[in-house]
Amino acid sequence: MADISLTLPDGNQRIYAAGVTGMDVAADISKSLAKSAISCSINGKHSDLSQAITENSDFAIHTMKDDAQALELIRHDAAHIMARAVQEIWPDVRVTIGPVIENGFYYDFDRDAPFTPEDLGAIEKKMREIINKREPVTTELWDRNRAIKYYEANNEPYKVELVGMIPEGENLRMYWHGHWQDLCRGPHLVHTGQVPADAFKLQSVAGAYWRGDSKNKMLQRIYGVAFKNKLDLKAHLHMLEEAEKRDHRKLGREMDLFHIQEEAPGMVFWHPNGWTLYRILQDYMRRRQIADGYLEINTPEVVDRKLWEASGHWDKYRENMFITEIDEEHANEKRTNALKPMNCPCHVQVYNHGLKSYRDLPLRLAEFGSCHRYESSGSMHGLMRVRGFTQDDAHIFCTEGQIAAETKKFIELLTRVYRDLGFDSFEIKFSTRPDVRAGTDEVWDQAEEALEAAIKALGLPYETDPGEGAFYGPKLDFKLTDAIGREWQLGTFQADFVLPERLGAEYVGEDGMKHTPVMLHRATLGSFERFLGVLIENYAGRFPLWLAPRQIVVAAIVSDADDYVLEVVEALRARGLRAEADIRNEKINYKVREHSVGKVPVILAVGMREVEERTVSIRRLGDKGSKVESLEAIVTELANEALPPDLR
RNA sequence: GCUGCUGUAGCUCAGAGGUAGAGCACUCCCUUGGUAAGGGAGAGGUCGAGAGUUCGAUUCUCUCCAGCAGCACCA
Repeated sequence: MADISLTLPDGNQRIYAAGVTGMDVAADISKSLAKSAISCSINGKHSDLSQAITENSDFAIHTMKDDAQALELIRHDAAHIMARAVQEIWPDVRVTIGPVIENGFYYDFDRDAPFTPEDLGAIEKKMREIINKREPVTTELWDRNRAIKYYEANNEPYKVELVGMIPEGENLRMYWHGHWQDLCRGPHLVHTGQVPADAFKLQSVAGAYWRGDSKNKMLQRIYGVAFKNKLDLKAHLHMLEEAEKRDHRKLGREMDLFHIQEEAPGMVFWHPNGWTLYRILQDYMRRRQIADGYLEINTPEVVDRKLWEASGHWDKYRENMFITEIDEEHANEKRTNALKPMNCPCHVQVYNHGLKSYRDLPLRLAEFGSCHRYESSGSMHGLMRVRGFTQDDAHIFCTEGQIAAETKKFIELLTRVYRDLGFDSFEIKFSTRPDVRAGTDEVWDQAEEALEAAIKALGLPYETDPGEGAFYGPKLDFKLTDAIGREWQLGTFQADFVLPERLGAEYVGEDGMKHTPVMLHRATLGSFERFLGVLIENYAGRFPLWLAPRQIVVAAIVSDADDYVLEVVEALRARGLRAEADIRNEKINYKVREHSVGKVPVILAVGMREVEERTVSIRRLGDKGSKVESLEAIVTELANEALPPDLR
C-alpha cells in the first residue's frame, strides 16, 4: 500500500502506510499517548482511534485534556452505557436514540411502565458496573439489510425504522460496548472505563415523543449529566442550585412582586412592588419610543370575529384565541368576539382612518397592547409563557424604500434599551424567504436586502436562517444572553407585505396613485411579562436603584429617632425616590436582615447620633458595613443615582 | 395537549382511615436594642374541587382543576 503523510497540529509530518489507524499513530508517537488517547481528528473530523486513515490528512490525537472532544465522548458513551444498563436490568425495554446535549445526554426508551426515581439509582449502579468492566468499544460497518435483519431479529422496531431512513447503499456503523450493540454515527471512547464513574448523574425522567412528533408514541426519556471529573459535576450541580435561587417565580413570591392563581391560569396578578417595576419599565420604554418618533395609540381588546377573519387569524389561530359570545339577553344581535391575540389588525384600523399620503410615512404606531392567547396547559411557565400579556408593540407603515432606514433605527433603539437594562450582548438571527410565501420575488429581494444592509451598516454580527421567515415577510429575531449565560429570544422585527393589503391599507403616492404600504411589526422587549421574568432572573432580584421597586428603607435604631426617620423619608420622597420608614419595635439587626433578604438596595439606619448630627448611616445591599453621610448629601446622591439611564 | 410527579396555615414543609402539626411570617405584651433573626403569649386551616367506598375520608378509589419537570406548541 502507498504511504500517506499525516500533518500533526505542531506542523510535523509523519509517514505511514495507508490504512494506519489513529491508535497505531498514537502508539508510534509514545506509549503513554496510546494509553491516554481517546479519539482523533482526521482533517478536522472527530473520529474513532480505530478508524483507518487512507489519505494524506491533518491529524490530531485527543486525550481527556481536549475538553470539547472529551466531553462529547464521555456524554455520548454515557448515553450508550445507560441504554445498555437499562436493557440489562429490563430486557423487554426497546431502545431508540440517545444524543449528547448541553452538559449531558439523554436516551429515549419504549417501556410500558415509566421509570421511577428509584429506578434511576439502580441504573446508575449498573452503569458503574459496566464502566468498571473497562470493556473495549469496537465498531464495524454493516450494510442496511444486515442491520435491518439484525434489529428485526432482536425485536428493536425503532432501530429498524431508523435504519430504514438511511439512504440505500450507505453503510451503517455499529458499535459494541462489550456484548451490547447500538447503531451510531460515533465516534466513541476506546473502552467503557474512560467514562468517569463518579462524574455522571442521572437527573430526571420525562416523556418525549418518538422523533419529536406529537402524533407518535410517547417514550420514556432519561436525562443525565456527565463531566470529566467529580469536581466539574459538583460545580454543575451547584450552578443548577444557583439558577434555582434566581427563579423569577420564587423571587416574585419572596419580593412580593406578583402571583398567579387557579382561577386565571397564565394571567398575572401584579402586586404593588411588581407593578411598580412594570410601570418603571413601561415609562422608560414610552420615553424611548416617543424620542424615536413613535405615536402611542390604544386599541380594543375585544373585537368582532369579522376583523380576525379579514386578517387571516381566525383561520390560522382560532384554536389559540379566547373567543366570547355575547348572550342574547344583552345583545340584540348575537355576535362572536375574540380577545385580541395581537395588535396589528387593530393598528391597521387606526392607520386606515383618514386618507394617508406618502408624506405621512413612515408612520410609527405604538401600543402597549394587552393581548390574550390560549396557550396549551403544559406550556405555561411563570411570567415567561402566559395567556395574558402586554407587548411593547409597534407597527411602522412605510414604503419599500424606507425599510432599510427603519430597520437600522429600530436596531439602534433595541441596542440602547438592552444596554440600559443590563444586557450588553445579544445575537441577531436573520430569517429569509420560506418556500411557501406571499408577495413577489422582487419585493422579497428588496426587503431581505434592506434588512441585511441595516445589520451590516451597524457592524453587528448575525446569523442567517434561510427559509425561516414568516410567509408574509423576512424577519430579524434578537436573542440576548443573561447574567448566567442563558439565551432569551425577546425582540423581533418583521416585514409584512400581506396584512396591509388584506386589510386595505393604502396611501397616496407622489404620483397621485394609491399604493399599499409595507408594515413593519416590531417589539423590543417582546412582552412585559416575559421580559420582567428575564430581568428578575438576570439581576437575581437585586435591581439597580432606578429599577428597584423598593429603593430605600429608612430604619430607626431607637424609637426616639422615629420622627427623624419620617423626616428623612419625606426628604427622599420629595425627590421622587421610593422610600419607606421602618419604625417597628424591632432591633436594627432584625431590620437590616429583613430588608436585605427583601433585596432593598439601600438601607438608611438612624439612631440618636444621626438625629443630633442630621446625618444618616447608609448601607448598600451586599455591603458588609455602613458609612455615615449628611442627609443633604445622601438625598442628592441617591436622587441622581435613581435617574433612569435615558434621563441622566 | 401528552408522560410522570405534586396539591395540608401567607411561605417552606411534616403527618395519619377516628375530622391536623412545626418553623418562619402575622397580632399583642415585654424589651430602646448601632448594621443579616432579643424574649413571651396569641390568632390563623371546609387538608385543591366533586363523586364513590366506609359507621366514619383530609388520608383509599375515580373524575376534574391547578402547579412542577420534560416533550409537543409558541402568529
